[in-house]
This record gives sequence, C-alpha cells and structure tokens, in this order.
Amino acid sequence: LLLFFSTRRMFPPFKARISGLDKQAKYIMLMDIVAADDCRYKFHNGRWVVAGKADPEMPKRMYIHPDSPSTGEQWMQKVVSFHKLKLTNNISDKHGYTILNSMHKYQPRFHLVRASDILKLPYSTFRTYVFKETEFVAVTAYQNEKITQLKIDNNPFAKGFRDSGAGKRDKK
Amino acid sequence: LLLFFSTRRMFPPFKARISGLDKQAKYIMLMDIVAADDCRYKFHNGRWVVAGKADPEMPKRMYIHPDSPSTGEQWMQKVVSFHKLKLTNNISDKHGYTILNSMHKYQPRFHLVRASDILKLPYSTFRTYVFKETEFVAVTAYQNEKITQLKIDNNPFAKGFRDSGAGKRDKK
DNA sequence: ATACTTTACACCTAAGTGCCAAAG
DNA sequence: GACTTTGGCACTTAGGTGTAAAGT
Repeated sequence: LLLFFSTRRMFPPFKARISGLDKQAKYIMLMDIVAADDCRYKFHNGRWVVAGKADPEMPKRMYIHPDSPSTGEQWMQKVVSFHKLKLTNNISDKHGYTILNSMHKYQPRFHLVRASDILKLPYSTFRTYVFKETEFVAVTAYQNEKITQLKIDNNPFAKGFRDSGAGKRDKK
Repeated sequence: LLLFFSTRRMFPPFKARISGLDKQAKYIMLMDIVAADDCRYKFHNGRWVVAGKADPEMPKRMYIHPDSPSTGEQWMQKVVSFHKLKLTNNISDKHGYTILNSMHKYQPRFHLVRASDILKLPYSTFRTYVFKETEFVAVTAYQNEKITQLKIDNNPFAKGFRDSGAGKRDKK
C-alpha cells in the first residue's frame, strides 16, 4: 500500500533483480500503472473504503526504463530500479509522466521486451509481470500517519523531518 | 582560449546546431580532444609562450553524447551541447573522463556518425568537424584574470563569486 | 625561491521531500 | 462543514564553482 503526490516520484520505488536473460540479446524494460478496480475510495476510520464508481481513466502512458535498450548481461548485473518514474494528477501533463486519479487504487505492471530498438516496441512481444503487493492508492495528501512515517524514515530527501531521538514535539 | 581544471566540466561548453540530417536515420554524436601541437606552454608576461616539448600523450578517450543514439529529427530539434563532458589530469581515471596534460594546448573535435548502435561505431564512417576557435590551454589554476572573470560571469555555478554591483563592502 | 598542483571549503544550481495555510 | 487539492516553504541529496592555503 503505497502513496502518490502531485508531481512526484513513486516511493518506495519498484525494484527487481532479473535473471534468465540471453546475455547477448537486447532488452527494453517498461512500467505502466493501471487501475486496480473501478472504484473510488475514501479513508474512513483508519481504512480505505469504497466511495462510489471510479472517475474516467486517465490517458495511458508507458514509462521506459532510461537504461533501455541494454543487453541481457547489463540488465542482470544490477538491480533494475524504477525510482525515476514520475506520477502526476495533471491531465494536461506534457512531460510524459504517468497520470493518475487521486483516491483511486492502482497496480504497477512490469514489462520485459526483447527488442533492440524503441521503434520496434509496437511489433514486439511483451512479457508482463504483476506483483500484487505493489498495489497502492493515489492521494494528494497522506491519510495514514504510518505511511507518512515510513516515507520520512526511508526517503533520503525527507531526512529533514526525522525526529532526532528524544524530544517529541506536540502537534495538534 | 578556454581553460580546464582538476576533474571538472569543460566551460564554456561546446554547442552546435545541426541541420541536413536524415530525419529517420539514427545518429551518434561524439567529441574527443586532441593535442593542438607538440609543445608545453607557460604563461609569461600576460601571454602563453612555448616552454619545451610536449609531455607524452594521455590515453585517448571518446566522449559519447548521452542522447546517442537518436534520430536526425531529434538531434535537429535542439542545440546539441557537450556541457557534461568532463576533463581530468588524473592518468589513472576510471570514470572514462577525458584526460589532458596541464599546460598543453588542445583542440576539441566533433564527430557525427550515422549509426543506430554504439556497438557499430568501430565499423562506421565518421564525419569530423574542427572549429579552430575552440582551441584552449589546459591548466590547474587560472593564469589570466580575464578568463577567471569570464567564467564567474557566465557559469551559473560560480554565481557566488559575482560582485553584486554597487557597494563593494568587506565581509563582517 | 618559483611555478605549478592538490585539497578543503563556502557558495552556488538543480531537484526531491513532507508540512501547512489557503483555496476549492 | 468536512474533505480534498494547491502552492510556497524549509529541508534534504547531489554535484558544479572559484578561492586560499598547503603541498610538491
């Protein structure tokens, strides 16, 4: 259960270690994010509950991993991370970021394509992998304090919000 | 007459606007930096004068423009800038930076290759363009105050050294 | 001693964080 | 009125500047 925000990266990022590729062949790695169901949600009494039918789907976009294309050998050498994938709720986005609806549930999908060239993508066969545990609800403001704390604790850019030990300050 | 420093970028950067390419074809853009003559220089009485034979040449490296390969159409759309090219005087450099000898004169060269793939580079035909006015002497410390000021005035990262015009005051 | 080189440093750019007040 | 969204902010990482002092 992960979250999203205005125009920001997905965090934590999707990471995968790849094996079984042809060392010599070229591959392209992609990720897209599709609706997990056709519901709109709200956060009530500490949990996400259905709050009606989903809003119309946003234009679909495919994120191409920036190292693409690379050889199987190169992909298998290191963990493949999609931390640079950017999410936005701006329908008129011109950057090619992935557009999502706030308060909707989403499922990232990982695509592996054997192709030497981006231009050949439309004619290539995809292998698509879905990891159910990466499902998340998109939001514009955090609803769950535990998620906030998880991000503060783990995202290096949020280090400024880490409570340096003892003095817990009051918030109201 | 431009300068260089420890492990730093080349500044001002080499920039070119390209035209006449085949829109559909893929191209790779490269830059290397070769000795302009076989002399060692020193800066004396406000000018560079020859001070003996050149030191042995450094290992040659070819900088591949990070957007490579791209289609002719993509290259022609924007100014092609080599501002990320890095220079060093460290002979054992492992990053692939361009290695130069301090106090020697150099000539950048721009290479245009019609090739869809970096692996095909060795078998491809290069078109090489040299602009004499981009010749420079490599240094580890600036010799000419005008060069220093030119950099301070134009390099955004050196803004901290700009005199904010009126009212020169000493630091408190 | 002179001339050049290295290093730590303050000051920048550029971009990714959650927060909070204001707006919708 | 309760909820959601926006935009400015201080904070962070990451890395590019010339400087001055120290090193060779």
